[in-house]
Amino acid sequence: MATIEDVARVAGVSTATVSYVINDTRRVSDPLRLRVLRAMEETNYHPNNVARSLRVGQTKTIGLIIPDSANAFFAEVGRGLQDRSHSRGFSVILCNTDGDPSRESAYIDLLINKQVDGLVFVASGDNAASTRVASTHGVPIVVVDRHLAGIEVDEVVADNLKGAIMATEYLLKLGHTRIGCITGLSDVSPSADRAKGYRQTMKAAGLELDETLIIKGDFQCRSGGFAMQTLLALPSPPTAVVACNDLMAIGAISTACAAGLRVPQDVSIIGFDDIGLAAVTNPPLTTVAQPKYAMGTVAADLLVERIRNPQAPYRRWLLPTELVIRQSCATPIRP
Amino acid sequence: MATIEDVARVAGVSTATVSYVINDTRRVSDPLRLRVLRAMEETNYHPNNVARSLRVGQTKTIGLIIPDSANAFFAEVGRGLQDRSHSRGFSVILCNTDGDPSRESAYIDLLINKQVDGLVFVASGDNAASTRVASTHGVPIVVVDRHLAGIEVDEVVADNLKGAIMATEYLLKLGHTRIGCITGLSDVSPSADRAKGYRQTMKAAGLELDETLIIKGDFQCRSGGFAMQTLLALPSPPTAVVACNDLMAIGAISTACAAGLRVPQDVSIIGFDDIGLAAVTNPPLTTVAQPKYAMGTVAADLLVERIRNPQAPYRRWLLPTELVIRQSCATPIRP
DNA sequence: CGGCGAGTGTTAAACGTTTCAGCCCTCAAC
DNA sequence: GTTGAGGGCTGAAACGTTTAACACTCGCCG
Repeated sequence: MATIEDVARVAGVSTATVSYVINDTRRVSDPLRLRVLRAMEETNYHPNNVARSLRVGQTKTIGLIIPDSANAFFAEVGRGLQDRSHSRGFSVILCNTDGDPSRESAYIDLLINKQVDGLVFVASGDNAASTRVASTHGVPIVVVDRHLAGIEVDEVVADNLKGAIMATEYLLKLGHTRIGCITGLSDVSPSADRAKGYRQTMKAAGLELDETLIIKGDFQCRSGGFAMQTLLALPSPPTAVVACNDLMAIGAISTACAAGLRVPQDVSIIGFDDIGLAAVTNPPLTTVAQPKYAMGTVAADLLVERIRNPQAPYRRWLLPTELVIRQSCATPIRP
Repeated sequence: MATIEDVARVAGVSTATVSYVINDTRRVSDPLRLRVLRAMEETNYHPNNVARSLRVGQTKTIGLIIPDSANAFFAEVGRGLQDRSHSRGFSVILCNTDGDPSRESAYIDLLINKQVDGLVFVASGDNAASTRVASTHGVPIVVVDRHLAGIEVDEVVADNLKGAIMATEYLLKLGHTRIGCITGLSDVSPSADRAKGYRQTMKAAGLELDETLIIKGDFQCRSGGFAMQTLLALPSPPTAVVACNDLMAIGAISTACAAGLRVPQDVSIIGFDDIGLAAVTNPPLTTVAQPKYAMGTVAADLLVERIRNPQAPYRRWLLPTELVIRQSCATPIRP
């Protein structure tokens, strides 16, 4: 590969001049600039960004650490992040952790060694996550989707509490009173917030909280099915259930149908996330949408702002959630 | 950030020695090695990989260029690629093109400037794609999912032809004779191969090919719905349809249900890909599975082999597809 | 006792950029 | 004719590593 020196030789100038025309960082007279450009063509010159990075101390690269890029939710966030990062001049290195804390810190180390300019991190929920975030030795980091306690950092999260409240209120308004809830693992904040929203709304409606109606899932499709089985086996099963994410909602619908129930006639099910396929499940899923793509773009913006200005005050973005009504919820037949 | 020089100073040795213990690339006596390790601790040393890369001419990074990382299929491929690459010591930079040729070449240039050691590329189907692949100036590249004509390169593709044959034969075996097909854009090879498999099998079964039963889609969910509308509006609609991917199959099911038909009783629909949610649609989707994750891991393997040995003969991996029978296909009521 | 090889350490060049400091012009002003 | 200013270009240091080449110390053998 041709180097800047080859270009300089061909053009009959110094490497400094070549650099100046490449980066447009100082006036160069027109005849010379032309000769340089021609020489670049001729030698098929591609600037070596790693040499550049070494010199200027910036790689124009950020790291994305997420549990699973194949998960519809994270995939969408990642897409938003990549798009916006690119338009801001940054590339992104993708790292999957499956929520494993040891892989999280391994990737953090790796990325720091690679001299990324910043990190966006969807942390697993364990209580040491905060300390991992703090271990970046000054590399800017923004935390997405999950709130981490006890640490000052840029954050972008969806308004999960409000979302769960909207979902529950919607079911109440339809006339349901016996409403179940399939939660996620309690140590990640979105999951906890959604469960909280459900509880809070039920209480506010003057309904006593039946703990047997609250089943713990793990955000995977399958667990929604199991939870639904448990709920249906109850002496007095719920007429509606709020699932804390779409995958579990879909699993729940699947199980309900297999049990011979009709959704929404016999049981209403509402999800959370609004993943792409929620619109085309059968029945189409009523759910509360998270601004997944926007979470990615906002994270990118937040991160490059911080890279530009490391001492700016920390910011926390709370993005709105939205109820999207489709066909998986209806008025109960026997209220 | 501490440099190797800081470590050397603290340990009272030369930077060479520090480098040797870090990389374990030459014997160093135990007492010295210990002093060095201690000094690394003390200074909280993180090796600077961009300096290293500049020196050794390797970044241990590969680029992934795909249409859309949020698409379930590509997301899974990407996941496989990232996992395997990481275990082979490589990081991956993610680039989304939405199938836009100009973005494809822009990303290729960017990644080359970043000195990636290799590229994996899911090309858009346009006929200049091959020349883009050839424009990497010697950077190893492996092409995934889509066959590119007129160019020698490592490839990993699924056996789409065989898959489509299996799908069509399955419907024939169930007793269908009037079978429709929703294809994708014809200029990408998987799409073309699937349509070919369908045609070929119908002909082999001695059925005349009714071109009105073949509708062109675009692999998006919505287009499956439109195609289904067209098919249902036919004077003599098909009793079964093979959709060339799952998204279109799901769209088709959705439309069929909306039209009051029951799947599979009134119309059978088979998909292609076996994306994650195919198992939990209503009804669960019968489809032919592609080894998506494996395509990613194989691509990673192929690429690092080529990086190791640039003059090895080119290889083409044809990964098997597999019929997975669920509940969206059945024997026709009126054959 | 001279010399040789093995073992362990250091010196310094090289990787390809960017950018500071300085040099050489030219030209205007006096 | 001298001076000063400023425009345009170059030389070379620096970024943080790796690694070839060399230096020193032993122990051993002829």
